[in-house]
Amino acid sequence: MDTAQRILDVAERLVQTQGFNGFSYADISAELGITKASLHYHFATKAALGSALITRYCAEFRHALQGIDVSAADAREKLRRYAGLYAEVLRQHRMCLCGMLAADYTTLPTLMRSGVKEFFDLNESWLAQIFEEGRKQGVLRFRGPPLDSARLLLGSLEGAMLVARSYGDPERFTSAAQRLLAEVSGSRKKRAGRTDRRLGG
Amino acid sequence: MDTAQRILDVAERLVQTQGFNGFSYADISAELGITKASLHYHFATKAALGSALITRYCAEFRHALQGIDVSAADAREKLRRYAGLYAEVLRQHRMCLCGMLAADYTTLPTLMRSGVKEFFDLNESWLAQIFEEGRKQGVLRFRGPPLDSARLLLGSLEGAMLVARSYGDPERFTSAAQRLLAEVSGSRKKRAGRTDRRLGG
DNA sequence: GCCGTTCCTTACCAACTAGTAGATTACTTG
DNA sequence: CAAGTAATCTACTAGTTGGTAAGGAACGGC
Repeated sequence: MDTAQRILDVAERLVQTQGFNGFSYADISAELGITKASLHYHFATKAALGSALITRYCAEFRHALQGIDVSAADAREKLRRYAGLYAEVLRQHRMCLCGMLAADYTTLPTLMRSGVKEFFDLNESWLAQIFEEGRKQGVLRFRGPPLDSARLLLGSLEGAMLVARSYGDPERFTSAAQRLLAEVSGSRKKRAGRTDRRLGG
Repeated sequence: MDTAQRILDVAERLVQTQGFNGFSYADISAELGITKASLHYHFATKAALGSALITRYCAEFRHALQGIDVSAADAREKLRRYAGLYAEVLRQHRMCLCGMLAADYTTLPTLMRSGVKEFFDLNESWLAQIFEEGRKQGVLRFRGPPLDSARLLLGSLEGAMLVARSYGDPERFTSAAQRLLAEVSGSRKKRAGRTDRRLGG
């Protein structure tokens, strides 16, 4: 049931693995065993499907961030959990939906373009808030405005994902993410066995 | 003259701006004013064209890295110049060729896949060498193996590019790159007016 | 029993995709 | 000048792309 959601599920995976120009309605049609025309009933155009994909992804992410907000102990833990969200996506051999769409950006319809930026804005402002909170509480130490750190972290995680996925090696991501979190949050303590530490997701 | 090179020039820009699945032989044909059949004379398949693109890009990058090696004063300056290479690409509203292909990775023919990894390997090993050199000379301070820092920097620069390009805002990249270089190279001095500092490219 | 809605179907379409066959031009070299 | 070769052309192919038109089940409510 709920064909629309199943279409979105398949389309989401296809975008995250092959990019917006790397799949067709025929691919979804074949996988779900329904006709292309039926897809067009639920999502009139590929642009509409793409926009719906972004909207849903943003909502899910917003929800996940709220979950972290209420359950994580402090700012440092929140950042760790945030990186964990990315690690989880990568574990499914996927790229972040909007990171992928950022690559396809110039070929996207306008509505999708603003959707991608909305996702980044959402992430940046949430991260900036965490950085500010962490600085106030004295658990994070970093230079410059919180928004700068937020942007650095967002971009770096997206990039680490992108490269790690090419090697099919999630450890490449987690290793970079841990180091990044340490650098960007000003932790100066040395610790042994850093490859064993989990990001928690 | 030299049609093959002109084809590569146009194709390179198209891949860097629209991705490997975001352009067709017809696009190149229209732009150069030659027929599609003529393109196939020079590059029999799109896969062959893509592979040639990567080979040339790797060679150019290798050359640029050698240029940095012989002309930059110390390891810190080399890293700054390295980030400058990326800034220059972004200034042309392009994504790194192989960063873009990393997004399209699962849809690429095998030869292109290994080409992309070769590019990353090339960058990682060069960077690792610089980190090692900088640590020996006492100009860089960082935790863990040089290769880890190399991978972190490479991934982070690719990601910063990816996001900055969506906003059409190169300053987003340079700002992140500067901060990243400071973090990853262990510079602890505070400095005013950091947004004015150039990356030099 | 009929009406409207929801969902899906068959059967199309024009435009575009990468790629091919074969003729033609133009340049070079013996 | 003849022969080869390099580079281009016209004309075409089979398959795919996103998208449409028209209709038919299945469902509920009245």
